[in-house]
Parts: sequence; C-alpha cells; structure tokens
Amino acid sequence: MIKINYKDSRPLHEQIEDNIRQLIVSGALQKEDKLPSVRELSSHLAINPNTISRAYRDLEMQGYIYKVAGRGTFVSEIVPIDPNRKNKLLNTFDETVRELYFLGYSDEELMNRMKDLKK
Amino acid sequence: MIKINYKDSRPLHEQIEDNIRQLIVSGALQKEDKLPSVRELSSHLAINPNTISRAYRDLEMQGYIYKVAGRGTFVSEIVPIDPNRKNKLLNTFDETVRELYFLGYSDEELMNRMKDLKK
DNA sequence: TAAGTGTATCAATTGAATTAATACACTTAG
DNA sequence: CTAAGTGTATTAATTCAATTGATACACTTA
Repeated sequence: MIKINYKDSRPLHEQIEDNIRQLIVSGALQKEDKLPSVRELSSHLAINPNTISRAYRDLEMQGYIYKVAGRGTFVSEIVPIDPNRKNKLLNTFDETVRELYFLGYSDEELMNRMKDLKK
Repeated sequence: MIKINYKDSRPLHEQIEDNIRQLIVSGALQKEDKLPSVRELSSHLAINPNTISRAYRDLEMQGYIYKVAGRGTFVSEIVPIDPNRKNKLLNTFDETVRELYFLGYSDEELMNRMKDLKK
C-alpha cells in the first residue's frame, strides 16, 4: 500500500509522509483506522524504524494522524487545521495552476479534472 | 527578482529553477527576454556559478529557456512540451486538489481561485 | 509477564549539493 | 585582432541532511 521510489530524490521520510497523507485524503484510509506499526512498516519497506517514526511525527504535527502510547498510530477523526500546511498547499495550487494555464490548459479542462477528483 | 531561502530544505538549484519558471509562467518574464548571465546571477546571489548553470540547464531541458553560445540565455518563444514536466504537474495538481477538498474547500472556492490566477 | 506500541540516543555512513579554481569555445563590441 | 562577456567542463574538496544500526526506555494490552 505504501511504496518507496529510490529514483525519487526526495527523502524517504517525506515520500512516506506524502504517501500516507494521500491515502487519507483520498479516502483509502478512514478515520480511526490503525496505521501499521513503526517496526512493521519499517521491516516491510526495509528501512530504518527512525525514518518511519519521523514521517509519523510530521503527519501528527499536521493533524492527520495521532498516536496513543503503547497502542499505536491512527487516522485523526477531526479535520487538520495546521496553517502552515494549508498555506503551503494553497501556494502549490497557485503555482501549479499558473503553469498549467501557461501550457495551454483551459478553465474547463482543469475544472473537469477537479470534479473528477471529488470523491 | 530571484530570491534564495536558506530555511528551505530544497536544493538551491531547484529553488532558482522554480523561481524563474514562475516568473515566466506568470508573465513577469516575456518571450525572448534575456536572463541574467550565469556569473552575474551567481555573484548577485552569492552562490557558485555551477549552481546557476544547473538551474538553467534543467529549465532548458523543460523547454522554458534556451541558450545561445556566447550570447546568453533567453526565454523560449514556444510553449514547452516536455512530457515529464507535464505529467509531474498534473500529478501535483491532483494531489493538491484532493487534499484541499479533504480540508473542506469547495468547488466554487477553488474555481474562483483558479480564475483569479488566469492572467 | 511477555509482546507490542512509539520514542530517544549516539555513533557512523552515505550521497547529493555546493564550493573553488581553472580552462575551454563561443560571440560581440571596440 | 583583442578584450570582455557568454555558457560549459573538470576535478577535488567540503558540507550537511538523510539514513542506518544498536540499544534502551516507558507505555499498553493480552
């Protein structure tokens, strides 16, 4: 379910972080679902537990997941409101749309694509 | 016009690359405009010429700029069609929109934001 | 009590990014 | 022709975040 791409130049912890976040926002992971344990996922992906732990820590700071001592890590039941994350997202949205416009994409194309992503 | 952020974890050459690309797609830099020379920009930003050169090389591969031996670097007059760049953009668009939906943004909000970016 | 959870620590390694110095081939202005 | 300005290539060195490995701790649950 979670995959690592060693050709990708981004850090492993960041790939894992983005990977899990997408599983959440796409609905593949539901509220209160349990994430694989740090050791479980680390052995499955053949990477160090600390690297997984960092991804989980960052996702928790963003509000997407929460941890319970001794029990594990779970998908948050509330909508994350981390302002930094929100600003970063909106900035990415603006830059991406600007470039897509420049490349010739039309309003309709992008809007239809947006609608297809809804749900 | 081009700024470096040392708090940003991304490589300098990538920041410069993105920075210039946004100047182009936003219209701040027009077709056939001349970019600052490698040495000029490197001394202005106080970084190594090789780092600038790499950013220029990457932007050229994407089709946004072109170089003329002995004369300098200029904004391309044709629309870039690098498929890798395009795919990366569309993927970023999808992931960003999905997350914005998840955070509670509505169709209208995002569409209005899109329209504001047009032009 | 034993097994499973996330975490902390510290030392070590790895690899990309960046620097530094230099030289080359090209073009343009004088 | 000459000098200055263009991007590039090369090589060695440095820097720093990412990642690993080993280990131990505090917590929860069966």
